[in-house]
Amino acid sequence: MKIATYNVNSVNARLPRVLEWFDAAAPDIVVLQEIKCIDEKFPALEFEDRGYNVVVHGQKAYNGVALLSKFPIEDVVRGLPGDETDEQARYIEALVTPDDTAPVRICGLYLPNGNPAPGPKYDYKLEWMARLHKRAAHHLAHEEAFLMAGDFNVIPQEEDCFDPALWTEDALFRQETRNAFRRLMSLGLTDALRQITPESILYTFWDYQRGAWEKDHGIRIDHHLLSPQAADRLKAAGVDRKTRGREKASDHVPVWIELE
DNA sequence: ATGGTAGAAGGTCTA
Repeated sequence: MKIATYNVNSVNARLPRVLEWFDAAAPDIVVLQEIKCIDEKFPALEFEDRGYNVVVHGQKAYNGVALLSKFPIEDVVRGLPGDETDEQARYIEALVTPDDTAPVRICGLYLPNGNPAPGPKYDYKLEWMARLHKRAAHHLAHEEAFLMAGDFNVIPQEEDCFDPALWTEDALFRQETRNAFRRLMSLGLTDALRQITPESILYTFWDYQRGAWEKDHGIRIDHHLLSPQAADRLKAAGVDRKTRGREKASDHVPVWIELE
């Protein structure tokens, strides 16, 4: 079973690129971020035609997430629990039951960027991470296979960016951010890509500006964090780097895992 | 110090 996360940076602007990747990669389950549209404008038919069930948590102009699955979807949660006043569409969760293996709970997320830091946007990021921590602890207590996948907007370690010195004050890398991420991992989650390729430098995002792609000035901020029950089933993980070089590419590339 | 790019929007804001 292949599960992927892909920040598409507008699903409608990116639709040909996204469908091309779906057809080539043939994922079973995908979480999308930054769809940048309301539910009604999500191109669900194009995915349903390819055999996917579609659930969307959209928003006008900004953010927006979706979950696509070849297998049945139940228990859908839209929005990260814990703050009824949070109106940003950054989280979608559901239980997916494959034909021939045990169910997996999929949490698709678009964690706030948080810049400029410090400031109110950074406070929101840390508050969101605290809520995500609670959600992870909640699911871990049930000892089920689950995973959190998405654009975390967190560079976990120095080797996950081309020049750590340039990022020390950035909301994606500053110490308080990395500490919160490390606390989340310490609950017992496994960074799937790091587990499979411990020595590799694998970026998932390259800025549109300053020729970042051409210079390979990337960062690794899109992750799959697995519960112990999911980590036991981890067979492979990778980054579809080549998609970044296409015309009209997203600034992120797909990151995928395979579970047995 | 600035601006460089991209998308949704048709204001600037977000990244």
